Amino acid sequence: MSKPSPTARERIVAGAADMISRRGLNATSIREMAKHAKAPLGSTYHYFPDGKQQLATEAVRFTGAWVARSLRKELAAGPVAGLLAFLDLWRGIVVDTDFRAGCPVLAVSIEEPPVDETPAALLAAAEVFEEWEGLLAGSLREHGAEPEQAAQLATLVVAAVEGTVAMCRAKRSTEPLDRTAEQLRALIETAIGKR
Amino acid sequence: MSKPSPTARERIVAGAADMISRRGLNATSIREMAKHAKAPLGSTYHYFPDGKQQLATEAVRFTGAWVARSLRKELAAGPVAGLLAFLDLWRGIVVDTDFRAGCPVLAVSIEEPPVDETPAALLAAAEVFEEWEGLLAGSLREHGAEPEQAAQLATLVVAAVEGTVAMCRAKRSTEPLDRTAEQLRALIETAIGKR
DNA sequence: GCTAGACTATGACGGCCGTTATAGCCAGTG
DNA sequence: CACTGGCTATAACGGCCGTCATAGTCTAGC
Repeated sequence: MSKPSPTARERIVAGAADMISRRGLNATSIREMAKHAKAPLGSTYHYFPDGKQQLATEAVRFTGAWVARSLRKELAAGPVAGLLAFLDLWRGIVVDTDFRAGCPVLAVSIEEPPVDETPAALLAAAEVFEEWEGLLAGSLREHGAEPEQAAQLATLVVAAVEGTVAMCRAKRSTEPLDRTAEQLRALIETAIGKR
Repeated sequence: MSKPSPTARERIVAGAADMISRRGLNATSIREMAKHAKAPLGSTYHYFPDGKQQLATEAVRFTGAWVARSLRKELAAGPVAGLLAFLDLWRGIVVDTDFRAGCPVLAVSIEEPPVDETPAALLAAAEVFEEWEGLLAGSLREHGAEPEQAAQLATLVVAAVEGTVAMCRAKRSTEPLDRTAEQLRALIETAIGKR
């Protein structure tokens, strides 16, 4: 019992992240999110008074923090270890869900915002990408990469992994992840001057 | 008048591709697709008797063929030229739509399929990715890359570009595309032994 | 025990969804 | 001219949507 059982609020956020990662934001209804978390519909508007946007925003941040935690931990062993952890994390999600789930941050990123304002969830998605890139770029710099090279490579890694996960879902195969992993691993090893 | 004015059917397919690339499949209604193409709702079910799935499938194939055409043409000048054309094509879409549209193939790829079958549109998305990868890989092999290296690199390029486009939308900036472009260009030049 | 405040239960609101059915128009062929 | 077949127009079907309102239940602190 080192971990307290999650509150209803936490269950809703985690469940929302899962459902958004499967169907996208617009296609996920608040009723389904509530049911998925075994919470009453009224509770979602109690915990998230700003409605769907707030819930989506928290789901994005929840996923962002979860991945960043894993990334931070594994990057202690170097950029290649971090990359492999990043890849394995997404590979696990894709395989465990039989190619039905992906990344909720990506899902939120590709929904058209209204003309007049930028939704909070989209801003959160941008921040999450920025955080992941920052972690990778920092580790690359620490291991000898030039700052600009590190920034470019970090962006490439995040983008490639996100895109690869989507391709794996379409093809119902992990082969794209295998190929991307090999290329990125070699690229990082070169960038940090491993020989 | 070298090009005949598009038929209503073509307008619907092209419009559907555009709308799916903005909002995702589930969030795009048939009524809106019809209105966007200035076609009556009844016509969509006349031209596409199998409904939304058929329309989505044709939209994916339409985009796939359009991109493949551009890719084939530019790859004649070598893999780097092909990469730059691929990047510029998506950059144009993202910029021209003020970061509101992306790739409809990616959008279709990240929608959860029903438990019992795989939707036609998802199969089409997998085929389109395969086609783009094949074109790139073929050009890389022709310019001296090892077959396995070519296949891996082609997958990385497609995945990275798709992911980068999504990141650009979230950040409302083309900087991710600039970074990814630089990294991929260098990578391809190395792979084909340019010096 | 009592009360305040956190949470739940329930139902309603207008609105859009995918799909189907049916009747009408209107070109082109004979 | 009639008429056929491609296309349109219109309405309807059941169903789910996001959101809000209201009344009920439960628990913690006095």
